[in-house]
Amino acid sequence: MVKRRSLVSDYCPSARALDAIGDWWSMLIVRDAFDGMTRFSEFQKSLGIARNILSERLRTLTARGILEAVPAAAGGSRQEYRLTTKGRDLFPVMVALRQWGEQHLFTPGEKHSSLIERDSGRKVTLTVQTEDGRPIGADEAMILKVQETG
Amino acid sequence: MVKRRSLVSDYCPSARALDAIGDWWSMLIVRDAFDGMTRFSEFQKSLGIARNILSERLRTLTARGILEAVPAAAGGSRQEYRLTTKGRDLFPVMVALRQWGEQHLFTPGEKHSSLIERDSGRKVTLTVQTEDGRPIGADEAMILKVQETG
DNA sequence: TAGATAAGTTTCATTATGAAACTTATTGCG
DNA sequence: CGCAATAAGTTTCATAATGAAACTTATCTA
Repeated sequence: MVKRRSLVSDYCPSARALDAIGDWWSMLIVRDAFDGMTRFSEFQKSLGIARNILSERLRTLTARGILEAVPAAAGGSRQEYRLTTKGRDLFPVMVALRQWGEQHLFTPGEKHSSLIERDSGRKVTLTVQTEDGRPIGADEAMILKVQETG
Repeated sequence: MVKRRSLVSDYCPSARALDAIGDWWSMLIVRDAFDGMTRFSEFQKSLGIARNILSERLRTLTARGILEAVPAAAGGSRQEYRLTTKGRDLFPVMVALRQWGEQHLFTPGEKHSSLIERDSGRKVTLTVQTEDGRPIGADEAMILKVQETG
């Protein structure tokens, strides 16, 4: 397959993000981590992923600072995998994926999990807006530019 | 490899979303589509993707209703690939990925592209909030539940 | 009309993936 | 404690996905 091209040097933040996350499985691992899972076997059972692949993905996610491995018990060799701050900052990505999935991938009336605020029970949504807080129609009003970090 | 497990029947909208998008390349194709690209060769040059893979991905994205193929010229056989409404609804996902990338994958001062509102030039951001519009700390306040469509 | 692009498809070598078996650590529990 | 059951990986091997390049047609363009 000749080593997949890396996009770490791409000027586009989305491309780098996709590259950093790595793949399909990794994002599902992150989802489960948001769901409170920390152990190898939990991820394995939840995802049905092959052990060798899970092992490799956990290693990569850890190397990239999205997860961190902490010893499960003092002195023990078993690990718990926890989201780092960088990993937790993927939350909006998860919410965005979820929202799109709810909109387009379920038939009316079909059951699905929901994301709610713990205290109020209110549904969590996600809004694209300008810096000054004005919600913005995703479609029309944007363009992309290359520029200095701003 | 024994057919990758499909998640179309998963109760979790994020899992279905990841499954529907398919992979890394597909999301980059969608990104380029947001950037105005429509032609096979444009995607190919922009992404450096192998032609056979691009061909397959465009077919899949089209089959899943994220892109639609429209004849480039009346009577001609060349296609233009355009985002459908379903595809354009992936915008928040793109913005979320971009925002995370900007936050965590660039060194200070490093150049990157930015997403701005066309009219005002203001940066576009993305907020996680409850239905009533109250911004919410991504980390603390959420849980997941399975329930009837609501 | 000829040459140059565009848009794919085919072929073939290589890599990634998945399943299952195999290893060591850890944990429970009597 | 001691032994069976789990947990957490690693190894091996067959198979599927990927990438590069060559090969086809269709479509532009000068």
